[in-house]
Formats: sequence, C-alpha cells, structure tokens
Amino acid sequence: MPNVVGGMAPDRNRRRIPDATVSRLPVYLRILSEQGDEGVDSISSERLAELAGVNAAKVRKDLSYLGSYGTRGVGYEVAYLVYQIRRELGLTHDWPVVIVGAGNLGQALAGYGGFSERGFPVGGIVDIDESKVGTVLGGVRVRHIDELPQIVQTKRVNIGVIATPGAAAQDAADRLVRAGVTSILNFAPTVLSVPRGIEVRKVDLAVELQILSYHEQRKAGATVHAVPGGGPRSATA
Amino acid sequence: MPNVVGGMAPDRNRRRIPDATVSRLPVYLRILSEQGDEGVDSISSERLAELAGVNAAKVRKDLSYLGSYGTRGVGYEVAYLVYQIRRELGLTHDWPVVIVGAGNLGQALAGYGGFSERGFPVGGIVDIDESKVGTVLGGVRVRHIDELPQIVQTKRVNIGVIATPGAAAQDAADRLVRAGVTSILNFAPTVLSVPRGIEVRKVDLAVELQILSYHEQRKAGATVHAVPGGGPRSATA
DNA sequence: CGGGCTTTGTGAACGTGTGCACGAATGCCT
DNA sequence: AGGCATTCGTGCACACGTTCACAAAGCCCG
Repeated sequence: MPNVVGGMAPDRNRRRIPDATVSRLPVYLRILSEQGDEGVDSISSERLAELAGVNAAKVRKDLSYLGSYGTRGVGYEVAYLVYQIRRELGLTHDWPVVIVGAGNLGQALAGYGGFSERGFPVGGIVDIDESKVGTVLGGVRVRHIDELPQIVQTKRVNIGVIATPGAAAQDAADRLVRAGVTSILNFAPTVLSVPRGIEVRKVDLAVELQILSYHEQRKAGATVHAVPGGGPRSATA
Repeated sequence: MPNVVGGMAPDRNRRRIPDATVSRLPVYLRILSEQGDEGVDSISSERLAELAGVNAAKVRKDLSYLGSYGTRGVGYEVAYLVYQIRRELGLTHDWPVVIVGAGNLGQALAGYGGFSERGFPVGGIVDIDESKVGTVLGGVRVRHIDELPQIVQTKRVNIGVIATPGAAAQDAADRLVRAGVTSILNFAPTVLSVPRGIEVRKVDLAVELQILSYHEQRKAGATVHAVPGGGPRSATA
C-alpha cells in the first residue's frame, strides 16, 4: 500500500480528503477517462477545470490531496491520474449492490446497464411483495426481502440501494443494516435514521425540483413587481 | 396569531436565502406536511430538527430567513410554516416539466406518479428516436424532440428534465434552452454548459455510488478485520 | 401578578470551502 | 548552458455554513 513517494510522510498524506473534493473526484475521473479514450495523454489543470466546469485552482488543490503529482510546466499525465483517482475512490475492484424495491424505480435501476459497467454490478434485487418475486429485471431475478441477509453475505455486498416508497424506506434501511450493509443510497423521500458508521447518501427527485422551483419563482418575482395578494391573506389556521 | 408583522419591512425580508437553506426547506416542508396530516399543529425546532436529521439551531436559522416567526416558549404553527415554505419555494402553483429522453430512465420518471402529485406534472416527453414517438408513458404520448419549442410554449414549461445518454445531454440542454426553458434537472453523467441565468441541477447515480465506494474503501483500509463480507477480498491491483 | 420554565432568534466563534496570487519546478529554445 | 515560458503546488484572505450560547419573549401556575 505505501507506494512511497520519496522521503515525505507517505500515508500521512492519505489522510482525510475533504468531502467537497471527494464529490468532485468522480467527475474528474469520468472526464479523464474520456480524454484518455480520445488519445489525450497529458492535461493541464486549466483544461480539466474547463471540462469539469470548475475553477483551475480548485482542480489543482483537489488533485494535490491525492498526493498524485503533476509536472510543472506540463500538466498531469492522464493515465496516471485516472489510476490514482480510481485507487483513492476504491474503484480498483467491483462493488456489488443490492436493490431494495422492485417497483418503477427499482426496475429502471436494474435495467440501467451503466451500473455494472461502472463497477457496481447488481448483486440482487428484493421486494417485500410476493407477487413481484420471481420476475426477472435486467437479468437478475427478484427475490423476497427476507433473503436479504443471504444475498448480502454470499455476494459480499457493502452497498444497498433503497428504491421503495417513502413509507417503507426506514424498514428497508433497518433490514439492510442488519444484513451487514454499511453504505446506503436512498432514493426514497425519507430521512433515514441509521447507526453510526453507516454512510447514507440521498437522491431526492422532489427536493431537486423544488429547489429549481424556488429559483424559477425568484426569477418571476423579480420581474413581476406588483403581485396581487402579496401578503399572507390570513393565518388559515 | 399575529401573523401580520407590523412595523417590520415586509418584503424587505425577501433577501437571498442561502443555498444550503434552500436545499433543506423541501425536507422541512415534507416533514411538516406529514405532521400536519397526523394532527400535529405546533412543533418545536428541536422536534423538527430531530425528524429532519439536523441541528436545532440550524432549523431555527433556516426558518428565520423566511421571516416566518415562531412563538417563543411554544414553537411553530405547522400549518402556517407549511404555507410560508410553499410560498417561498414557489409551490403555490404547478410547474409542468418536460422530459427529454424516453429511454429507461425517462419511462420510469414518466411512470412515477409522485411527479404530478407534488406539483410537477409531466407536460410532455420527447425523444429523438422516431421509433419511440407515439408510445404512451404514464398517460403522456412521446413526441419528437423537434416539437419541443411548441410543447414548452403551449404548456408554459419552465423546467426541463434531461434523461438521455450522456452523449446526447448537451444537445438536449441546448434545445431546451432554445425552447425557452430556464431550469434544468440533469440525470445524464455530463457537465452541461448553459448560458448565464439558466439554473442546472445534476443528479448523477455513478457519482453517488463512487462517493459511497470511497467511504467503503476507507473503512476497509482502516479496520482490517477478517469479517466475512467486511473488506475487499483482494486488492486486485 | 410575578416567578419560573420553555423555546425562539441571533450574535459570535469556529470550521469548511473557494479563489487569488505567487514562488517553485520543469521543459524548450536559442 | 542559460534564459524564458509554462504550469503546478500552496499560503493566505475571504466567503459561506454550522454550532454554541444566551438574552428576549412568551406561556403557565400558584
């Protein structure tokens, strides 16, 4: 593991990478992979920044956390950067995921090929509804949620995806945690409560749309000056 | 309740709400709506914070931006807060959306009822593939992408949803902007370049999974204990 | 009616993230 | 070989976000 770079403290550098940086590394990775495929083998922070839609200094600072060095006056070697980022993100091997919920979203996720393609093969899909069990989605048979522990163990699954209705999400999370999953990607519009050490990320469609709505409303409000009924008419209690 | 805030500047309070706060308001709104449905009519910042999984002081500061005041010693009136947040987020009327891309994801989005339910009815779905045109998804007929301007105009659409493959996303964005859309929700793994004033939000499955992967990899590296399913079986370098 | 209890609203401290600006390192050209 | 152009790495200042801590404001009870 210590691929020592000279006399500097080797692993000391591998300490905490800021969250903001971690969330940008996948973007850099995708761009660098594309550039690599196109035959580009060296890239400057400025070019990468342009492609990623961020500031060049930010790119350099982000990359500096990797301990992966570029060459001054030249830039970064694309292949080496790709390797470093993949390594830091833990993408040197596959992470099978298990999907809970075989409804609309679960089906779409299972059918979406980009999952396994990017190193996250669907190790299983489960649903609580007996009538869904047995159907095949994206080449994977839907199994009953009670089989979750078994799936997680045999397939060495660390990541669970919750694609249930909101009301069922907490139960799904509990089951996932009990089965041994330590990271959860939650598509349900619910705040999950999980034990310490379990990583949860939320993708909430409604929240995103409502944020956009806020900005739209703001634009509209700036234009329209005299809004009829501008104040709260009554408490409506 | 004296909801008429006497001498204070009324609309002066409509200053910029911090981004971080805007992104939490939808969460508060959902929780408050649920609480309201359950008959709760007053709630403290502490309780709301617990349900939202955040700090109580943060809740109070967030709500203070609304200019909507609680009652000291008591808490916030649920119905009034709901009204205020909905108003601030621009949710007092519907925002029809148009979906670009009738593939796997587009179909799932169209079929997902929660869209219209939450005030974002699907005003149209378009695809560039002639063979998809005419099929019906979630009660909406797929039309050709060339009809985008017409759909946007007649349905008064401000928000576009990109559900295309990555390679087609920039073109979709360009078409949406040309058609008059000013907010975009992008599901494609691509950094979009859009004119100033166009709001873009990104939902990237791969990025989320890779962030989780990072944390998993980190855990595995820190605690190397031989629990089955606990760590990466081999580094596979 | 006043004291005590509760809970808000917010100033201030702290932590995180961003962007500039510049020294340092490297390659290239003469 | 030396100078020049380029680009990285990073110290620093600033902006933004979070959390604490406490005074102010209201309710309740005796």
